[in-house]
Amino acid sequence: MLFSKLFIPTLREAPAEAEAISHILMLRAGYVRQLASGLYIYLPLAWRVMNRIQKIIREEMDAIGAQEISMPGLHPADIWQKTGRWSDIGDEMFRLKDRGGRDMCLGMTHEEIITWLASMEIRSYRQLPQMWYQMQTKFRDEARPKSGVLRTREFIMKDSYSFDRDEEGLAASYQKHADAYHKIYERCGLRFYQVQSDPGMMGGATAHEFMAPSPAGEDTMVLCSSCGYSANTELALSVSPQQKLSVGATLCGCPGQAHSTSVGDFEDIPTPNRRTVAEVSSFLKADPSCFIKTLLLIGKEGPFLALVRGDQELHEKKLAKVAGNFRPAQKDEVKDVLGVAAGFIGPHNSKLRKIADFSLKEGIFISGANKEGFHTKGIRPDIHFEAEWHDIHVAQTGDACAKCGAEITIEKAIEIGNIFQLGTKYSLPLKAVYLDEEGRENPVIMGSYGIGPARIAAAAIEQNNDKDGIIWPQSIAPFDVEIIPLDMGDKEIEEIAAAIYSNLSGEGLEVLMDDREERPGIKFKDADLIGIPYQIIIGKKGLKEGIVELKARRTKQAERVAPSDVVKRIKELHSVL
RNA sequence: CGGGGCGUAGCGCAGCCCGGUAGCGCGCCUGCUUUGGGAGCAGGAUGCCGGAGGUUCGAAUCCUCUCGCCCCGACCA
Repeated sequence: MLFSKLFIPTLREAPAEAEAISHILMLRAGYVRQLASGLYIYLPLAWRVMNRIQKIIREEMDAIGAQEISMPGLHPADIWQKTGRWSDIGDEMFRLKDRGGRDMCLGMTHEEIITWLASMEIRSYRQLPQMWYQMQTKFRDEARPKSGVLRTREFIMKDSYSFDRDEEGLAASYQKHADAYHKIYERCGLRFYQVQSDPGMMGGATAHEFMAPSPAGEDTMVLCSSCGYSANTELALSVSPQQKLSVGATLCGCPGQAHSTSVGDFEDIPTPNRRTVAEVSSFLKADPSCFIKTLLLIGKEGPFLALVRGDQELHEKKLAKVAGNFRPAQKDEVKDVLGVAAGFIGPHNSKLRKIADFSLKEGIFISGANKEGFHTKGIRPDIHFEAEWHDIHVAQTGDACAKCGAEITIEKAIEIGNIFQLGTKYSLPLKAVYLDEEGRENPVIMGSYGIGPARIAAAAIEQNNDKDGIIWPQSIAPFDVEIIPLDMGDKEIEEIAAAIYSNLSGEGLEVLMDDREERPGIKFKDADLIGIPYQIIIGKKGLKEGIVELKARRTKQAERVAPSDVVKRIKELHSVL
């Protein structure tokens, strides 16, 4: 393909609205343009990348026996009403009415539609299992679209659905998808992890996400390099390190400290105007891990206390699983319920229900005295307060793995795929049932599996770039090779460029030739920006010595190769990958 | 939805505080010279200063409202 005939509007400077690296580079290198918040136009280069990614996905889906179909993006409301999601989902669903006044919505996902199809067509166990997938546009009225193509309001998704007669079948379909996803991401050249995730509103018990580590990611994952435990922080368990004793730690007096018995005594100490853990901690010269952070929350059955250690953050989702839905108490509610201002509340001498993090089970602590201007030291669990013990903190760096005890690492990541075991959440309300050998009616057991091709592209850029631009993994680059003839007026250069171009194309490679009448500097800069893995540079200097240069975009290393050997050499490099 | 920031030429920005005929760099057009990492010289074009209303003799600048975009948080089936 000729550069001069392709629309590649590169930008010398990054548009002000872009922040994420992938966003900046996609704009600068002429891959995308923004129509409105969360809505992007994919220009020729980006669309080629998307097509390559989708091709890889299709090949791997087909390989596990999934069948491609296509469902509408516009849905009637009544199916969504049957599963309850019409009302469960809020503003994130685009809703509209057709001319007849019927409620409709733009599909955010297709569980309802595919289950409707299964309910109409599947009768017998003989028809199971089935795996159906599609590449379809999804619409979600995101509260905050961000980071370019990473979080948009309209996006293409490969979504597949499995239908099995029982849980064993589901487990097999689920595993097939997990395996296929591994192959897809490997082929796309991404670094990634499979982590446990929260099924959330999707329903079902088991779910995993595929995560591409990147600082631009919105998710945080917990990884244990020792036992392999990996989970999204939205549910990851961890064990906080032991209480830290420093100079001032004598005040909380952990067991084992020489002077702990005397100074660890239960006693109120004045802490005027110090409310937060940070304030009291520096005032008393005691490590934050010596404190109990006491939070007043209002649950369905009234107010209760949540206790985490001073160096921890409360994990609201974990707590909600134990305590049901709750909300934080307002300032005046704290006064009303406890008779003291927030900042001075503690778990001892309080009759409220208490849910405490495991880390507070051992040690001696400082907490609010339930008395304005005072904190209490020497608080011992089970002696000075009783609580229900759970893991209700957010896992953080320095914590130990809940499975094996090794130190965990915490990493930001882009969610590039997810898989859910749905069970009967959709088949029951939509009556997708089959008859077994005995003629009994059973609900179909379902799974749901998604991949966002645009996120794969963005993650690939986030993981592969340098100061000059994108460095595409070979498999998903818009082209395999870019030919850069430095002087389009020169006959010899043009002829050799044309010959190499046709030979490479003849080998089935996708080739971009920068045939523009531009200065060398501009061609080099654009080539690096666009990020095609190999550049063949043809200039007078080299030809005088009988060579052209073959440069790898990633390393910037140039090999001097005879024009007649270039095609062979490129093929060698390709076969390695 | 809460907090913050920004809308001035195609892109990046200055001007706004302190009102007085809108500027810089890059890009674009023409010509000549150049041609291995975003060329040089000369000439040229380009603005509803996001929109509406108000204050004023006069508004990019001050006030009110509104729309859009970005960032942090909440949310994210």
